[in-house]
Amino acid sequence: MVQIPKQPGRAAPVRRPVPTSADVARLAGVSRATVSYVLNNASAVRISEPTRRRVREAAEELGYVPHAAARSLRAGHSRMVLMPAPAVPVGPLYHQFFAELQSALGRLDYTVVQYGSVGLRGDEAARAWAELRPVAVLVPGSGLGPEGVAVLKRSGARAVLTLGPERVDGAHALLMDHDRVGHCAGVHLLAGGRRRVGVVMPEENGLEIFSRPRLEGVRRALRGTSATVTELPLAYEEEAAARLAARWGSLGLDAVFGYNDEYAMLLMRALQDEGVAVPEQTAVVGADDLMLGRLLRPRLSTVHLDLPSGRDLAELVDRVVREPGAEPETHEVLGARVVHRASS
Amino acid sequence: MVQIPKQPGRAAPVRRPVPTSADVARLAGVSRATVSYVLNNASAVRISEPTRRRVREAAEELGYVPHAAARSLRAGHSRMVLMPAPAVPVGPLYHQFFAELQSALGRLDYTVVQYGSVGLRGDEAARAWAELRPVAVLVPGSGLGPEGVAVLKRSGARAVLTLGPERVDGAHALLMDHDRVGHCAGVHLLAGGRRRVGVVMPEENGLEIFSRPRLEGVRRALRGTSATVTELPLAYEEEAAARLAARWGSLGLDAVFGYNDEYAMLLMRALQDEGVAVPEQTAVVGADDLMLGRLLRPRLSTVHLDLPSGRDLAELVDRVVREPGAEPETHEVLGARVVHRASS
DNA sequence: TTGAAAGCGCTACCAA
DNA sequence: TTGGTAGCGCTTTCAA
Repeated sequence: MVQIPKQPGRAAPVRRPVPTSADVARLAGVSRATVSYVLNNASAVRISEPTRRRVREAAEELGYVPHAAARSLRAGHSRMVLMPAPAVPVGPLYHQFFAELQSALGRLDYTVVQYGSVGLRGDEAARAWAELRPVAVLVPGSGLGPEGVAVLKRSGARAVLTLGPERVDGAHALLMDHDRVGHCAGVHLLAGGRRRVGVVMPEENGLEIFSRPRLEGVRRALRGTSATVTELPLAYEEEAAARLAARWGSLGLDAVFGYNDEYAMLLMRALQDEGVAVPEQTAVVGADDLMLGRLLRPRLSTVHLDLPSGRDLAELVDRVVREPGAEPETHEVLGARVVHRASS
Repeated sequence: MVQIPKQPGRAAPVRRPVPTSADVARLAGVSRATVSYVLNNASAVRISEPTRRRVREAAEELGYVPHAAARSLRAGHSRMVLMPAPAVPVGPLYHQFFAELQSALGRLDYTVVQYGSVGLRGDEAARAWAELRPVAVLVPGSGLGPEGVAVLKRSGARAVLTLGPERVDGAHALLMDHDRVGHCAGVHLLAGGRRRVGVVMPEENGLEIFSRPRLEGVRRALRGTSATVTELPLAYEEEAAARLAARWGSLGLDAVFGYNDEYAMLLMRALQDEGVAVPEQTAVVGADDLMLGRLLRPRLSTVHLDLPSGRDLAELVDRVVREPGAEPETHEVLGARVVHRASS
């Protein structure tokens, strides 16, 4: 890590007070009300053009910027959509989704704020979010309980949506059931004649939210057949993959679902280095359909995920905000389909 | 994309007003002042234990959550550190850095908020940020001008730091000069006897901020030698890479710096598919030192980046907040070193 | 040990 | 067309 040297600061400088609308009014020689009218383009009142100009110039000169907190305190509500930043490092897929969502909400005149609630957990976090009095809260992952939902609603949030593996009482749910992902992979491997399927379980923290349901999906796909499922704990490191590959023969597996493309590639490479033929001896399937899966040889088969469109989700948020108290809806929003390439 | 069906909502429900500290006071049979004392553990006044309990119970029963905006309006300042979300999709490197920074700031009792300012640009964005009256603003990338810095400071921000390729007047700068990255790669290739160096320039939007300085770094490394630099525009798609590889012979290059590991891998794969031997005919070097660079064969040589530690940066922010007006400091915080593997 | 009240910056109502 | 002013929820003197 690069060091940032610590050094004592200089003497304190002049701190000019932050200009308020009263300052603008004073400078323009009008009342604060007039300032408010002009700067908000109030349509209910008519202000003469010269006055408008004077106010605008005064504001400009002082570098006046309205105080959002005061405004929303007065208004009794805000247009803030709060989105706790996901604790788990997310991939490019989620990134694109989020960017889209944000710009769509922006067009609907909401302000999207990502709140980093490290350390806090569960309903403690919900309290922290509630203090900001957001009009809507969009919670990715799990971790929000019914208690948390209640806290948020009581503090004025008109829409509480979860975006994750399970429903939460009282909140609208965008259900992303990763069971489907594993199920896809399982069905695919089964159809390919595989019978002894390994499933990679990342050892990295926080990934169980996704890995457990994916595992369950594979189980579900193989249920009622003679095929078996073996859990394969794996850290995201070359050495760990090499160790796993070294005992591959003793595991007797003919297929593996790699949790996602990255773990799948890591393992596939280790298997190849160990002399295991892919896909002949062992089929490998990833998930997420990343570009890099196409760069290895054999090309990695994968489960392609469809996230909801940010636009649709933004509209849903807007609808719920305008119609709060409507029965919470549940939408299945995770599409999954196999992209068959050469590794399976 | 998965469709979210549009449907009309139900009738509006009862909307209970959000409980305030006055409600708590009423229920507990005390004054609002007492409520404030109790809930903030004010040390200056002594409140009897029975009263404390009554207040706590009342707050609990009502589900009272304090109103952050009102509080900071009254206090005249906040503990909010605002960080505009980077417009460009960022990698796992930045993610880890950000998580660390956030948790370090959290420990110093700051609230980190990521603000998505899509659409807005430059000083328009700065105004939007200023409305939130953050105590500190941490701006990644470029896009903030001296005007923007002034707006933020005038509206009470005690620390404005930029985190990017260039200094901005009035702001503290964590300089991440990507020139170094290219320079590293250039020196390395030169030392390996390469003389005709291609540099991948991603065609994706927003990446010029990084790609131009990296290119310049390569140029700088080769200056004064007989070696030449060739720009290679490339979209992040297999077909584009294949097209580039197809005309590789006519380019007459014996080395390529791939902008980062992902582009480098994309191109390396295309070159191999085209029958170009790596590293014999063409050396390939990436940057970022991603895990996946170790999975291809030959293993990808890369430039490893050192971002500043989140802890150090958090301390810097805290120091500047407490000592505003100190002369803006500039720190070089991007470390870069070559990791020599098999592709060069 | 507790309460009354001022005031942070802003907007919207009502009066002039 | 403009100004006066109440009040959003909170903390913090000052007085009781």
